[in-house]
Amino acid sequence: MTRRSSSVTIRDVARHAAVSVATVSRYLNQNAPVSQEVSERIQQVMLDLSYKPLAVARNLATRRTQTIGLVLHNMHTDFFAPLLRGIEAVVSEYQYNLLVATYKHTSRPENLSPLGPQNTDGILVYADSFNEEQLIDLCRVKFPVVLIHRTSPAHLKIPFVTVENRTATRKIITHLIETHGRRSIAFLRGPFEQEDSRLREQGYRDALDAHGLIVKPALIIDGEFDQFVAYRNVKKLLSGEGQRFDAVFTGDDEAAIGALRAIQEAGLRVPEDVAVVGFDDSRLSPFLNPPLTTVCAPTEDVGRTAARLLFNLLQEQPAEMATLLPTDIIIRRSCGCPASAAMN
Amino acid sequence: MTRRSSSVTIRDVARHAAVSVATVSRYLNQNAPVSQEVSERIQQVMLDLSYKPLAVARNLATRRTQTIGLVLHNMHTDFFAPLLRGIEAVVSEYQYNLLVATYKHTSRPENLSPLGPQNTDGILVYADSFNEEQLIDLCRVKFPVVLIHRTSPAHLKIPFVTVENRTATRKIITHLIETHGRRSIAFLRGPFEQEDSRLREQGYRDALDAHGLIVKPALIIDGEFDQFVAYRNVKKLLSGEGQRFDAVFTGDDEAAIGALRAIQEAGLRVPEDVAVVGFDDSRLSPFLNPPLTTVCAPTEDVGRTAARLLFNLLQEQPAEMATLLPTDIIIRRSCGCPASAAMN
DNA sequence: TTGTACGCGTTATCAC
DNA sequence: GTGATAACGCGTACAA
Repeated sequence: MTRRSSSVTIRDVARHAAVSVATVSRYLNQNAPVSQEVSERIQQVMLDLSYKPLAVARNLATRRTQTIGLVLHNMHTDFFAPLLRGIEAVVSEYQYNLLVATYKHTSRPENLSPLGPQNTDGILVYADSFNEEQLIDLCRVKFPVVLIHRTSPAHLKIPFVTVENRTATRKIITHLIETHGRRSIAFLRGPFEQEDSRLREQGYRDALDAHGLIVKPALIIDGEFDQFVAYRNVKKLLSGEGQRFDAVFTGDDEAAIGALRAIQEAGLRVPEDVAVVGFDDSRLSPFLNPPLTTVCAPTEDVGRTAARLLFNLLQEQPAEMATLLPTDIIIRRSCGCPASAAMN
Repeated sequence: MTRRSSSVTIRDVARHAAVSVATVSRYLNQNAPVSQEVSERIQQVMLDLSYKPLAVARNLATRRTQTIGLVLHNMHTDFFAPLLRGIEAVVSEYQYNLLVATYKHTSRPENLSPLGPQNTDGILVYADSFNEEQLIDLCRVKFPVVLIHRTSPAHLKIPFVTVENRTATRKIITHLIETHGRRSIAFLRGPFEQEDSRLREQGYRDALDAHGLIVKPALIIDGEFDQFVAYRNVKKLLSGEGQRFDAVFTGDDEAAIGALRAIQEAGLRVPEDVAVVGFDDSRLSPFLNPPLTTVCAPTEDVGRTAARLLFNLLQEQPAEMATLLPTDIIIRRSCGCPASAAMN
């Protein structure tokens, strides 16, 4: 390995400043006193040589990367934009780096995670990107992890931050029932692997139960948090026999796009014939036609909170185990309420 | 530095497999023949010890990080979502890591970039996140860079990928003039630092000139690619005297949101009284009211292309200097055309 | 096909 | 306050 790097190293700085490498290092890291005189000399030399410490070398020496990771299972939805924005804000505040990767666990072990102890000091794991086994592995080596939009497996005690799904869903369905007198409410289920989906389904069932309405399996169909899947399945439901419904809870706002279209293409009016409500309050929802009544999830705040928690972990400070961010119902037109002042 | 790490290293593997570190390394990197027998022994030991190579150590040894960076000047717009999606797709294809950071150059030098040779093998620089001086520095050390949504300073010869701005703008303005007979077209200028803004302004001027229309400075106002700025300034323009206009090109789709609102709140109809056209074809534009006629910019493709170029650079393969992705006009309602089949 | 020995740029320990 | 130097974990000439 004779190819000496052309870049200027701490040794060069030390030589030119007529001090030892150790002193330069101390000056750099401010972790031990260095005389005023020497400091100035070093600073000057660093400028002259335009010396830049090589991150990877310090990383090896310190065994820290100054980087945190974010694992997403995909980037297809608009959901991750505010999430990322929140995370990035905190990360840059801490002068850290942010590594972003998509990953979906599979049964095959050779499909190994791009993010982990090899290249980060800690990671943020979104929903079901990692399975329990992977989380166990990380816990075993005491690697800092914060879960986003999922709770921790009970025995692992991994801090997590997610939003209030069940109660909010119960409330918005209750609104449909009590305020608008809807009694046949369809539900577009999200991906079963995602906890959000399951909790929203529970909230849906809660509300129906509480009002003595029967949960009809035929009215629970797959929406997959996806515009096109929702479109197809709502269309199918509409063309079926005896599956009358006067409202639909779309699971999330993406699916609402497809549901609205299917309903309107069938010649039905929203909200008069069929009311529609979603979940997330995505950027699009106020612009849908009619504007979508939905549950506002504070996604950017979720990102910020999760990132802060992770930094607490990194600094071995206490970190809240469970963070459940509150969600609000945003009333617009699609539920049947009159056009409100609360546009956008 | 006596604190021996508890983690298992390549040396442990070598010892247990009764071979040298070099052989283990060769097995790992598949860059030199290793006998079948030894291979199997090593593989078994690695499994037993659940050995994971430390990325940072190989990085130091190879002087490569297996990471590319993306520098954004902010994450406030929805624009970066498809961009990121495109980039991420290519990055994961190459089994690389993606570091994302926001950064806005300032005059103060202490505000140093979070991304560069210290932590990446190459970077993607969006628009004006870096100034020319910073680009010069990177070129000097021959650091691989690809520019996104801006051209290279002439003397630097940095590959870039951006979209066709000027001609597309000229076309969409021409559509307003020729098809819809508009003759007083306002323009919401984007941030001056962004090349996209300036080129779109030129396209606007081109179209007016070509039709013998006078460019009225009073009709060129700031939109800043921002919904709220656009709203305020269009409102102001509408309340002014003698600044009649029958159309507005909003610079981008974000600004269109604000412009539409300002116009409609003033009691004017879009497109009958004032036609509105934008640029980007963001996720929102088909959902605006009326659906927005705009220029479709292939943002995800921009991301993919830029990433591929960067990987070409990394592999010292030839890379196209200039990539100008084509843009298409998407006709919807807001220009005055009848509702077309081309919804969404 | 395998092993030896050193280099990568930095931090951290210890002695002074 | 400062210097000398051993780690850090891995890659890779070179020799065998």
